[in-house]
Amino acid sequence: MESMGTLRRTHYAADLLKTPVGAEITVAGYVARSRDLGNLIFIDVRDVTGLVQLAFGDSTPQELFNKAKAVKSENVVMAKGVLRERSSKTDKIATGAYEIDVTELRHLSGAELPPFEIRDEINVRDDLALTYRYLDLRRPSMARTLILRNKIAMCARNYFYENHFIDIETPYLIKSTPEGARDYLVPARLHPGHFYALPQSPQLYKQLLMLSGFDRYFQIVRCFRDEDLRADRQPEFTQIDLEMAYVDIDDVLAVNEGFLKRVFKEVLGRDIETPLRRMTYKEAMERFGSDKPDTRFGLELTDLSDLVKDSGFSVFSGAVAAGGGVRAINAKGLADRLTRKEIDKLTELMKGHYKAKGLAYTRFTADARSSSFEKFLSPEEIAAVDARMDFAEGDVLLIVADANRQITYDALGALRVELAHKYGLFDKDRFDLLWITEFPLFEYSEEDGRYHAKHHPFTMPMDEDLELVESDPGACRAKAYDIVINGTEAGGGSIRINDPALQRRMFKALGFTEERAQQQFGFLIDAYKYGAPPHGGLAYGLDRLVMLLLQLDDIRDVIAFPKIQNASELMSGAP
RNA sequence: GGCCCGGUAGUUCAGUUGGUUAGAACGCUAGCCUGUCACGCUAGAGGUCAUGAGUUCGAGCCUCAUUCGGGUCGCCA
Repeated sequence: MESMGTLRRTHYAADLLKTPVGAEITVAGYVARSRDLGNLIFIDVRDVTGLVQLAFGDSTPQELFNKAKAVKSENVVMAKGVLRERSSKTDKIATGAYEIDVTELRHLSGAELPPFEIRDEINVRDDLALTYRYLDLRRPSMARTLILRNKIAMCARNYFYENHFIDIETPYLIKSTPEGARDYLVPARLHPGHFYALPQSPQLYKQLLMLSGFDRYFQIVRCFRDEDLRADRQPEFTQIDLEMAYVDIDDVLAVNEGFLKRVFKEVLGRDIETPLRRMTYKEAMERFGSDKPDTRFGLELTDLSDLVKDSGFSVFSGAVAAGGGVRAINAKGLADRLTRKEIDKLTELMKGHYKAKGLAYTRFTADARSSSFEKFLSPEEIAAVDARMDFAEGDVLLIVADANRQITYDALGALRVELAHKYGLFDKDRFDLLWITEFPLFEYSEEDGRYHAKHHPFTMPMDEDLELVESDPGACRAKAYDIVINGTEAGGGSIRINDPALQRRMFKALGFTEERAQQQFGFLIDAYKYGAPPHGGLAYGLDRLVMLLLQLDDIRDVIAFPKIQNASELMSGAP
C-alpha cells in the first residue's frame, strides 16, 4: 500500500473525451480488469463515470512495469501519465479511443477477491449482491442509475424552486394516523408506553403549511409504511411531495405537466405532449379494468352483458341477473400462440389470484373454432358477440362473468397486462403518460361495514357531487387524480377540503363520531377554523419515477441500500 | 397469513431412469506471450450438492421437516 503523496486526481474517465491528447493527467479508481500481454500491460480503471485504460509498455521503466504487473482486480490505484490515442481503438467503451501512457502509479489499496465479479453482464443472486451491496454498487449500471436518480431529484428541485415552491422540512416523529397503512412506531423515552409514528407521508403538515400562508410547498421526503414488500414497493421510499394554495384541479395538473415535460426532456431527451391525456376513473375501469391502465396496447375490455343476459349459459345470464356483468377481451391474432394449454394456465391465474370463477373462451384458428361456451348460445347471440368484439379467424375471445363487477375488472385488467407482456404486444421504447381523474371519494369496506376514504378523509368531493356525500356515498366522486405512466401509478393527489362544515360532513359519512374526529384530527380541524385558502397537491414516488424512466422492473435497482422481502437489510442485518 | 418458484465450485449454471471418481464457463493461482480491451495459449487449485431426518443395496436426484432467497394474493387511506 502506498499513499497518494502529492498526487491528486485531475480527471474522471468521462473527462477524457474533452481533454486534448498530450495532456498530463491523473486518474483514480478501482482496477476493473487487467490484461497482461507479456511485455505489454493494460489496466482498466473504473471510476464513477466510467472506464479508462492505463498502458504500460516499451517506454515504461522496469520498476513501474513490475508494479503494474502486481496490481489485482478491485485494487485501488491512482495513475499519472500522458493522454494519447490508442493504436487500436474500440467503440465498446466510451473512452475506447484513448489511453494513458503511465509515468507514475500509486497502489493505494489492496483488495481481497470480491465474492462475485463486479460486472454488469453478470447476474448475481440477489441476496449475495445485497449482502455486499457496497461492491454491487461499484457496477457501472448502478452508478449510472444513482446518478440519473440524482438528476431527476435536481430537476424537481430546480423546477419547483423556479415556480416559487418553498422546500420546508416536516417532522419524522409524528402522531400515528388511524386509517391507511400500518405505521412504523418509535418508543418515546420521555413518555413511557407512548410511541411516535414515522410518517406515511407529510400529508397533514403540508396542508397546515397552506393554512400558514406558504402558498407553495415542496419537499423530497422519505416516507414509511409497514406493509409487505413488492417488486415496486419498499417500506421506506422517497416522495416528491408538493402542495399549492389558491388552486383547483386544472392548476395542479398544469404545474405538474410542466415538471414532467422537463424531467423527460432533461433526463431522457424526450419531448412529451402536454397537456396530458385525461381519463376518468370510470372510463379506465370500463375500458382497461384498472385505475392505472397501461395504454401502450389495446386488448380493451368490452361489456357483453346485454347480449348474453338471456342466454342459455347460466354462468353469463346468472352473473348479469345478480347485478354483475360479462366482459371480454379479444386477443387479436393470438389464436396460434394462445393454445388450449396456455388458456388453461391463464384460467388458473384468473381463478387463483383474481377470484374469477373461470375464464370462458373461443379460439378461432384456420382449422377450427372451439369454444367453452358457444354451445349454450344461440347463433344470433354468437353473431352479435362476434360483431361487437370484431372477432375473426386468428383471434381468441376471453370472457369473465361475475356477479361482482369488480372481479371482472380485476381479472381482465390483469389478463390484458399478462397477455401484452407475454406476447410482446407493445413498443417497449414508448412512454404513455395520463391523468386518471374523478376517483370515487369513498370505498365501501365489507369488513368494517362502513365507508372508507379512498384517498384520504380530507379529499374534496367534486362540486356537482357534494350532496352525494350523504345521499349516495358510493357514487360520490372526488377531486382526486393520479399520474399513470406505462401502467404504473407514479403519483397522486387531490384538492383538499377547506371548509370545516364540509369536513364535518365528511367525518360523519366515514362513521367518525365528533369526539373521535376531534381526538385524532383535532389540531387539523381547529386549524381550518382560522381561514383556509383552497388548496391541493400531489406526491410522486421518486423511486418509481426513476424505475419508469430507466425501464427497470425492480425498485431495489434504484435505491442504494434497499430492503429485501421480509423488510430486513441484508448488508447490515437490520432490524 | 395463503399460494407458487428456487438453493450444486468464489460466481453463473448443467447434472439423463436413483448407479463408478459430481461437470462446464467465468473468476482465482502459476508459466508463456508487444496492442489487448470478455486478450490468447498451457497447467493447476477449488465441492459438507442449503441444513436435518427418512426411503433404498445405493440419494445431488425421491419423501418430510427446517432454513435462506425470490414472485404473487391479502395488505399498500
